[in-house]
Order: sequence, then structure tokens, then C-alpha cells
Amino acid sequence: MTDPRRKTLQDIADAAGLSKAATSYALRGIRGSKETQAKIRALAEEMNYSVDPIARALSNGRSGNVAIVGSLRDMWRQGLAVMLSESLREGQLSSLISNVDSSPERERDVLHALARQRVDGAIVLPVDPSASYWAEVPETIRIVSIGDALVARPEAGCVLFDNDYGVGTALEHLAGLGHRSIGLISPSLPTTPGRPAELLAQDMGRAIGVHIEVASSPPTVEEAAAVVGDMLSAFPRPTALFCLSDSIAFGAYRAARAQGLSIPKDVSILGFDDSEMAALVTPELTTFGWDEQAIVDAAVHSLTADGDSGPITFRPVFLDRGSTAAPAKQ
Amino acid sequence: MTDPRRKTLQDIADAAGLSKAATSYALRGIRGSKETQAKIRALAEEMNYSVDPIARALSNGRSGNVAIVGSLRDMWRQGLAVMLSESLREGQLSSLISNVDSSPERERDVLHALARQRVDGAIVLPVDPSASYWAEVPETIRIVSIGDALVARPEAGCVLFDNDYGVGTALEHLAGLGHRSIGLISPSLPTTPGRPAELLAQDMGRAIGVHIEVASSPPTVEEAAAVVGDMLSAFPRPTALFCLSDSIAFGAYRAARAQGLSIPKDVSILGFDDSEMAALVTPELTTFGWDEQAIVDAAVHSLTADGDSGPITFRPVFLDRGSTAAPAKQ
DNA sequence: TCGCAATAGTGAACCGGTTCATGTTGGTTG
DNA sequence: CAACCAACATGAACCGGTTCACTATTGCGA
Repeated sequence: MTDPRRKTLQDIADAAGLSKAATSYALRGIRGSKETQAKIRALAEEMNYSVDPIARALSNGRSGNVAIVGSLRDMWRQGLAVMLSESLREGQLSSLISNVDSSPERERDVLHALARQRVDGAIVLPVDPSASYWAEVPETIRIVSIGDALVARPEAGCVLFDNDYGVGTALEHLAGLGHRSIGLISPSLPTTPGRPAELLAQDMGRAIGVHIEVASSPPTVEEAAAVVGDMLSAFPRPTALFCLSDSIAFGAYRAARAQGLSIPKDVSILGFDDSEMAALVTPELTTFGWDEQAIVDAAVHSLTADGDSGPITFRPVFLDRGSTAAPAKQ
Repeated sequence: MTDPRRKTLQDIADAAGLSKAATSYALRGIRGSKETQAKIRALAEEMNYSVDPIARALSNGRSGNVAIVGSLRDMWRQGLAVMLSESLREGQLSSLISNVDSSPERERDVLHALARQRVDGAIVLPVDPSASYWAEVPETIRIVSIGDALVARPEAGCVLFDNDYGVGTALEHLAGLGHRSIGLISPSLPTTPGRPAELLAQDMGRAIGVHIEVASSPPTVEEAAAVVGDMLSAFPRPTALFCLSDSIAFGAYRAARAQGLSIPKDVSILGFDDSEMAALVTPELTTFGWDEQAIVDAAVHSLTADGDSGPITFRPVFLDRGSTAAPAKQ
């Protein structure tokens, strides 16, 4: 591809002895006789022509780019982002990936940048689903959120998780083992009120007589270790930890070990997401798994399909491995 | 942002009572009096105007997009990709991330797609650095490769790893413990000849009287477990495994356990990359760490800086933890 | 044989910026 | 006072497609 100059539509038109317009239509199979279309296609192939996506974007208003925005510091979300971008590519869409850490400010900034970036849509793993800035993204940009519905943008598509089931199963499991004091560590913001999982857990805990203490932590092993460390130094400390992401659970492993607590004898740990590493730590992490590909497909479908197909909910699968047990007598 | 219609340059020009041209120059501070520039800037701010990146791209030939291409299935590379995109964003560049798994065919396809995608440059973690398709990307697209130099494209920037040091240190360490038969599992292609790390290891092994058996594996825990499983079922089996990525090392953990081998008593395992999980598995993984941020900065700088600044080489840091020991008497 | 619709193809306008070649000022200088 | 040079500002062309409104053919049924 020594690329002396990119071929343009005009070049093809000239070679075919047709007008630019006819060539454009033919290439897209919109008008013109079958023979003309075939001829033009062959010619384009032969001359190694391909439409300039930028020119097309300027002309018809769609860039073919989709933004993927979220807190992409833990491995599960990073993996999901990569899967999303792959799925989008199959639909001829490019993906612009932006990590916003766990910061709502960065989320807001990235969204504003998006508005001028001319993306056709966005798939988001929202940091703050209740923020008002979601309404500030132009309606022309279609949004699909994963994990939480965007309150300020009810028309956005969403792919939800069955928190009722997940939290219910987790609490039943732990309560069934005899735990009465559970720490819940969530990757969401401490300031965000009314996040389903936490509230749900507290309600359910109250119903079955289990005390639930809530904390939040950035979703990296290191930072979670610090948060969990604090929680475990309290007295009396919780006998079980329900971590809403595997990365946080791994941080809990580290914190527990740093304090000389053995898992699951001294403290039970429950994760969420079933990352690649869950079955590899010792003891193996009890966690919840997903069908990630199905989640990805649902999100992409919801973004690209015509009618908006209401929220879709996925139910996690409980994977009982080795990191929970009955609490030691205290 | 109810966005009745995006503001255009013409709107600003009209509001300012100036021509489109003058407005364009003023906004970019290229021409016009300081007062005019300030006035226009203020007006643009006030009217919530921002240039349409697509129109600009069409006009001046640069899209402001950079592609990040590589085998992004292991956590270390995924993390690196996210860091790269963040660093690029600080330079006002958007990043298009494409995973090509470990497949040279997909790498080629993605590169071809890139050529028509109008990216300004690409940062690649090459799957097959010796492939000829690297030369097929138009010269107008600047390329920086991380990890290996692209033989077919000598003018590309590159950020290299000090394989001499890494492999040397690893072999010395293992040989020093008494290992005489080492398995080397690399994430690169089995078909790719002359990859530095493997050849180096074999040369060095020969020099110090250690047998080195080479295998390659996709960089996911699961797939690596299969490859290592085969290696460990051979007789006599290697007493130590040098895995060229942590993900592969974790796969080796799984394979060793599946065969009832204890680490490091029955088999020593050495990783590479010092992922977040390395210190969390049991026993803690002995591995090599990087200054990822420095690598990212070097790559981005090499892509955006004016002169091309020759290859930069990073030296890994040996992190001796608990996954290696002297081999058991056989 | 006529009339009419469907089909093939065309020139020109448009998307929203950048840039070039060309005015138009005002102030300095011989 | 004419001549000249900055410094500013401008109209028009351009980037490479899409699309609209319109003309020239064709084929078909009445």
C-alpha cells in the first residue's frame, strides 16, 4: 500500500464512465441496474477503493463510532469492555473506550467530551446512575447502560442484573451457615444513594435478623484491601464479607491475610463476577458467575436494534467453592 | 443539552460579525488580533460551540483517532490498553481499541480495516512482529509497537523490553536453585520464528547446561492450563516452568494442582508482568514487574513526538516471592 | 398507438470545517 | 504626498462522500 493517493469516489466514477451520484448509489445497492452495480463493485474492488468513513460521516451524520464508558479498573469490566468492542466491530462499528475510574467528575467530563465527539451511541457501565449529567448528553446519542438504569434518562436502553436474586442467595447462604454480622463492600460510590444492591441487602438482612455493614471501595485489589482492612479491625468484626466484585474479594483476601485471619475459618468471603482468577486463589473463591457473552450481546443489540426493547435482566449463577464456612465461635 | 441543532462555525461568525475564515483562524489563535481572538473565544464559549471533529478531520486530513491493537485477552495487556487510552486522551486523542486475540489473521484484518478507518496512528502489541502485513499499512499512519520491533516496518517507533536481562535473570535464578530442565511457555505464536525471548533462553540454557523446552499458549488462564498440563505429563517432566506472562503462570498453577503437584516443591513457577493477582495466589508468584506508566508514556510520546526517537528499552524488576524452590530429588 | 409508470442516470447542493489567494485598511517612510 | 508594508479580514475552493430534484429511457397495459 504505497498509497500515492487514496482513491476517491470520483476516480471510480470516472473509470466507470458514470456520475459520482450513480456510483455512490450503485456501491450501496440503492439504485441502478444489477449490472451497473456489479460493474461498479468489481471496479471498486479492483482499484482497491473503500469509502472514506470521515467523508461519509460528515455527509450523513453518523460516524460509526460507539463509546464505551465506565469504571474500567477491575479485570471483569476490562474484559467486558473488550468483549463489547469486539461485538460492535462485527456490526461494523468502531469503539472508543474511556475509563473513568470511579469518579463521577470524570464520568461527567467524558460524557461532555462525547457530545462533541460525534459518536452514534454509547454503552456505559455507569459510576453514578442517578447523576443528572446523563440527561445532558444529546438525545441524538443513543445510550445503553449496563448494571443500573439511568434515572435521568429513562429512554436509554438497559441491561440489568438480578440483584434480588444475587443478594438474596448470598445472604441466605451466609445466614444459613450461621453468620449474623456481614460486611458488604460495594464498588459503587459512597455518595450514591439508593443503589439497589446495598439497600436490598440491608432490607433483607433486617428481615432475617442479620446485621449488615456497608462500605464502598474502588474496584482494585489494593484499594479494596485497605477498605476491608479497616472493616476487619473493628470489634466485633463481621464474620463474613460479601464483596460485590471479585477484585474487591481478592482485596479482602489480602486484608484478611495481613491480619492473620484464615479464610474461611476466621472470615468467610463471597465474591461477585467469577473472574478468571476466582478458582485459582486459595481457598477458591465462592462467587457468582455470569454469561458475559449474553450480556454483551444484549447490550449491543439494544443499542443497534430498532425498537427499544425494554430492560433485560440477567440472573447470576451461584458458584459455591471454598471461601465460606460457618463462623468460628467468638 | 436539548440540542435543537449543533452550533456551527458560521453561527459564531454571524454572531461576531466576521467571516467564517476569520473565525476559524481566531479560534485556533493562528491569525487575527488578540482582541478578536478573545472575543471569538468568549462568544464560542457562551454559545456552547465546539468544532465538529468530523468536519475538521475531513478538511485537514487528521482524525484525532489512534488505534490500539493487540492480543488483549490477558489482564496485563488489557490494563495496559486502558492506560494507553487514558494517556492518549490527555493529548486530545481518542483511542480505538481492537483485540485480535492471538491470531495473526485477525491482526492482518484489523490492520487492513485500519487503513480505511483514517486513524492518525496506531500503538500495537504485535502478535506477529515478523509478518509482512505491517508494511501494508500506509506510511501516513504512524505506528509504535510495544514489545517487539516490526521487521517489515523499520521506521515504526518501538518500546522494547530488556529480554536479555529478564531471561538471563530468570535462568540464573532457576539454575542457581538447581533446576536442569525448564519449560518455557510463551504467549507468542508457535509459528513465529526467531522471537527473541525464546531463542535467547535456549542459547543461554545451552551455555549453562540447562535443558529448555519451549511451548506456546494463548495468554488466558484456561488455555495455558491445557498447554502446561501436557508439558507436565511428559516424563521426565521439567522441574521448573518459566511463563512469559502471569496469566500463563496462573494457568500453570491450575495445571500443576490438577496433577497433584505442589508448588514450589514439585514444580517451580516463574511468571512475568507482576499482575495485580501475583501476590495473591498461594504461594505468591515469583515474577518480573514493570513500570507500566513509564512504558505507556514512552509509547505515547514516541507516537506523538516530532523526531523519531529510536527504540526505548525497559528493564523488568525481579520480584522473588514464593513460587520457586530447589527441585525435589527425582 | 398512446399514455403512464417505473427505472437509470445526472448536476448541483450540502455536511462543517481549513486554507489559499486576494482585498482592505492604517501607519510609516522617503 | 505618493509609495510601501504590515496586519487584518474575506470570498471561494476544497476535503469526499450523500441526497435531492430533475431528465431521459424503457416497458407495459389499454
